[in-house]
Amino acid sequence: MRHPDDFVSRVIGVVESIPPGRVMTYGDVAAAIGSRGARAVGGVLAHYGSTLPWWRVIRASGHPAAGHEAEALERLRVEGTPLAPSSRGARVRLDAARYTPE
DNA sequence: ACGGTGACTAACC
DNA sequence: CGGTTAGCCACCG
Repeated sequence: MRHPDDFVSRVIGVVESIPPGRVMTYGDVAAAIGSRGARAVGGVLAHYGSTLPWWRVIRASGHPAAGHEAEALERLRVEGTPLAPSSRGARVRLDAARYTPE
């Protein structure tokens, strides 16, 4: 069990708020909860990701989570996320799909 | 308390 | 565009 406003719970809350077809970078999620720990956000997703829309959290480069590119791109494509061709298959058009929680 | 560890990032080359 | 490097941060043993 965890306290409602600890790091993990905050990250989970933000990730759950990302609408289909939109994305946030690890850094965006961290910033949204007043942190700069992009890596720490990755750590939370690595552990609790299975219960969350983890594919909507991508790297600042527009590429999906390291080690999960294939499945993430598939899911992103299904929900109509703006993608652009890239050397490594495809990457998200951050300028069009980036989401900022209010 | 401390050091190692990552689903990270910006800056350089 | 690809490889390297130094920061960054929460978590765990």
